[in-house]
Amino acid sequence: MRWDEIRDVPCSVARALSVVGDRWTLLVLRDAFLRTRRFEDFQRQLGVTRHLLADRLRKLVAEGILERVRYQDRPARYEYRLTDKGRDLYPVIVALLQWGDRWMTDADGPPLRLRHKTCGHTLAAGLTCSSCGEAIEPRDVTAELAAAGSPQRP
Amino acid sequence: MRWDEIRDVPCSVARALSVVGDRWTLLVLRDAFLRTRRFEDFQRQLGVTRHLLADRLRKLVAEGILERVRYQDRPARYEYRLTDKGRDLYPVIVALLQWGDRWMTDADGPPLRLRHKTCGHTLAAGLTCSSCGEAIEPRDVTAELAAAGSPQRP
DNA sequence: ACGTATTAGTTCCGATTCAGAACGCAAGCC
DNA sequence: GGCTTGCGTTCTGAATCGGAACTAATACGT
Repeated sequence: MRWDEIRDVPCSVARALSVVGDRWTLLVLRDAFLRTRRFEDFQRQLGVTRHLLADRLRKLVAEGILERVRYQDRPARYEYRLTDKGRDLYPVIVALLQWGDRWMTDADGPPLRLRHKTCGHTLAAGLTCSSCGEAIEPRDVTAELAAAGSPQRP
Repeated sequence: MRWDEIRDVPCSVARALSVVGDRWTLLVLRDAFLRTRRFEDFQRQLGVTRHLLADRLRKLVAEGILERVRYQDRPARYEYRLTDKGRDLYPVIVALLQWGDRWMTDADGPPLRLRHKTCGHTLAAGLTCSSCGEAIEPRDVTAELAAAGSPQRP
């Protein structure tokens, strides 16, 4: 199966990954959440080749995750801002951040802390069920088909 | 920057992606969370080439995310099971699933629902602050360096 | 007028990775 | 013996990537 076919797999995870499952794309979004907006800044901070960065930004704009906004004329210059669809990826980034903090840090510990302004604490995000408020464990979850039809997976 | 250097970037997101930021790896893990354990089953369900699947499973085992367990002798056969480190990736998969459900579904709606056994409701996971219990929004979070040293990012 | 800087890309080429299909091997079953 | 199951490996052409140089529009300094 080629990667451009993955989008048509009836699975929300696969479809999400068809857009953000690229090596660099999630790093671009990480920087976007840290308020990076401009081509040069993305390029410097990420160390990605300009070629690939241009391509990924184009695709993210085409998907409606970033929008290209003109911020000056003469010469025309554009910056890239998260859309609502893009901002909704925050839980993905935070989940990766916390997993990396826990399992991939070297002796120095996590290099950056997120602080929750609302309560002032260092952020430790948990996955909770919005119905009952309890923490979610894999073993407490069952998967079921929402509708009849061709075999489908999550 | 080559991808094998990304691991040394002082950023938990980058380090996490150095392990799971591959096109197929997160799909392998999705199936692992759905109790898939064997090579043939992964291959059939994912549609990935056997070559690549063997490579990804090897890497996930090397990273301690899956473990290779002998389940029969003569001939020796092994299956792949999530370790604690692997199970800890559940929030990443769930975050991708929910984003895909919301933004990438076609007319049929999400193909699969997760049910929270504990409360019986269809699972809608939220990102909550484990200190104050409130839902976390990007704008309520600030990033700060945990320690002095070379320039670091989340 | 001329050279330098800024910002946002594009072009080119050799190296790496990937998809698809075939092949290997160990054992069980008929 | 020949077919099947399970788990990989090997091979080849195609696609993608990394690194560096190049283009373009405009401002700015002298």
